[in-house]
Amino acid sequence: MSPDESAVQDASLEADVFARNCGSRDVLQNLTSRWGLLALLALTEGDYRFNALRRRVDGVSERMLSQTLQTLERDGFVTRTVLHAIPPRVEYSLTDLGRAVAASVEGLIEQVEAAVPEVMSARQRYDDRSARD
Amino acid sequence: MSPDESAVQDASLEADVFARNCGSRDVLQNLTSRWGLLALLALTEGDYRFNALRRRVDGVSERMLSQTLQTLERDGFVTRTVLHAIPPRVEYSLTDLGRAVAASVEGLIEQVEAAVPEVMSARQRYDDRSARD
DNA sequence: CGGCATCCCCTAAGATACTG
DNA sequence: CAGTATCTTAGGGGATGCCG
Repeated sequence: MSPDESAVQDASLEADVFARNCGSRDVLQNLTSRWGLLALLALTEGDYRFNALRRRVDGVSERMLSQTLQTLERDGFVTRTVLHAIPPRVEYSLTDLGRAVAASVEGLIEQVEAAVPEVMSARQRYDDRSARD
Repeated sequence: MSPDESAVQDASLEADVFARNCGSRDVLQNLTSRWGLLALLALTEGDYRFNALRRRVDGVSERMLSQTLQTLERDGFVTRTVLHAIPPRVEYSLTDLGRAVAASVEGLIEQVEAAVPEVMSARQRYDDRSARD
């Protein structure tokens, strides 16, 4: 990479997600998009073929899964391997970078799942209070 | 909480984000929304007043910050404290639940920030390869 | 200062149909 | 099987203006 390209940001600053123009914002958005998180999490369980992944990530449409995987591949989190055969077979797997990030994602999601009951009761309290006003 | 309410999901299953109708999906979406992540992260640094938070989260509009904070409050991640004074003063802070989740978020974001250069070069490779076809 | 209400635009995302 | 192409709609999100 040429020095010119990396000069887009001040070299003295590490990537700062709070800054409007920091590239980390896009990366984070792609990653934490509705289906991005789930696709990444699913792939921590092992490689998946397109339709198997589609079944695993319940509710995702063909179009959105395709698009999500393309983005994840472009950002270097996922590898797409085409096996030329009939019927065609395409395998998706995590890159090393993907695995690293997926570990964090997994932790976050587990915590959120555990917190669901608490969140639900918090919502109820909030809505009850709002209804009184 | 009454047993009836928790029966919405099969009691033998823990919250499963892969299931289409699992409540964890909403919670996760609110949390990982564009501004939700950043607001939560900012509040790990300490309490913030509305406009201070708005300055910290560079680029967020009044409307979206307000909306985001309401959702976070409703879900029990954030506490909103109104101090009746002139000028009015409203403080936002994390709940215990919020602090716990924010820790995971922080880890994820740090990892993403560190990965930005690698992602950028991955994108370049991907785009170059696409351009050749 | 800390919002909510309104208007409006754009893209995220679903449904459907078709291709290699 | 593994996708693209096309169409359509819901809602995310910005700009502006008003209020306690």
